Amino acid sequence: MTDSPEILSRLARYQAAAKAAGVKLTHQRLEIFREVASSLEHPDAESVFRAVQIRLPTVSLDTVYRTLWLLHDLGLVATLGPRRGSVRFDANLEPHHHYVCTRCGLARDFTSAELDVMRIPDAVQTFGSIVTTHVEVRGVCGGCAAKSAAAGQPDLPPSGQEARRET
Amino acid sequence: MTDSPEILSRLARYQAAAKAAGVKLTHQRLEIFREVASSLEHPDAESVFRAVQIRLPTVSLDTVYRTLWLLHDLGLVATLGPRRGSVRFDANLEPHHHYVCTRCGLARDFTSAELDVMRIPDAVQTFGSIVTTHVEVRGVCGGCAAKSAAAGQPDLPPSGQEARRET
DNA sequence: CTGACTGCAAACCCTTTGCAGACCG
DNA sequence: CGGTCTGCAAAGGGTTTGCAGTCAG
Repeated sequence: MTDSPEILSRLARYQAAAKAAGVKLTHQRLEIFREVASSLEHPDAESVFRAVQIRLPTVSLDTVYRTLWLLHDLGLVATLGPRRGSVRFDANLEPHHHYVCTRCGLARDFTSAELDVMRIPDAVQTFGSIVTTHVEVRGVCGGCAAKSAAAGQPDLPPSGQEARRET
Repeated sequence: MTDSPEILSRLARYQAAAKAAGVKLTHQRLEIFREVASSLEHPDAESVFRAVQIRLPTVSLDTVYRTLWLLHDLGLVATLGPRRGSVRFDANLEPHHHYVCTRCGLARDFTSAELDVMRIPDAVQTFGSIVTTHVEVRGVCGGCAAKSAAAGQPDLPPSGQEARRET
């Protein structure tokens, strides 16, 4: 997962923007940029941290947070999820949609010309301005399904008061 | 924001399901049920807590959390957002879509027959099973727009390293 | 060289859990 | 009355911040 035209162009964009904004290109930032630019998943800070740690063992989680928000402030990545708690960062700024696993949180992009042009009811504009629109598909990913099959019972609505925690 | 046919029917459903599951209908639970059933927003635990506190000043935030997850475990509410951190609960189980304000987090439902039947690319199934599909529209709500107008500069990509935190 | 940046550690949420007393059924 | 449920308080996990030393430019 090192290079590809798209990833390289993202990386170049990050560096150019950082330079333009007058922020320093430290080793830590360069590695974090690379990691974010090359990730297909939408990693949270912890994931980026673990990945960067391999090449830069002394990097700290704080720096990863600071750098991710730096990219966000520069408009180079978008965020998924709610405003607080475990935010995930999305390096893909093109129109696209998301598949999310409700078990493990895996998130993948997909595109669809048909969905890109969907019409939003006029009534929505009474809520406020519309900036972005995307489809979110939820389900259980292949990996989790395999684990369920391996383990005991597989799925669905509980009735007692156990087994929660999987949004 | 007290009664309406739909809200009353939800409330009745919650009570019936709770009774069927053999859980006790305490004052706290009844108030929390009512609050969740009647909210148009998709409240997080804190919001439900504040609302319930008005009628039941001694209620604790823990109980709100426990009761919300109880409703979730009974299949009576869905959750929005990622699996950890500030989860929001959605009392509307019908197919619908969401408008979310990126400033304040306001979330509103909307429906659209057209969007309900959108076709998801086959490729998505390679990620895993598909359980739900909905559209998420993001923007800035009327209230926040008004505040911005009242204050100084209104919107968009920052360039320094300030002004973050608004996913 | 010098200001910006990093790592460390402590501070801060929000959420969950353990426990003893209170209440529903 | 008995088991469930609540409120309290403390623990837990993720994120942010203050500070002094370090490094890019």
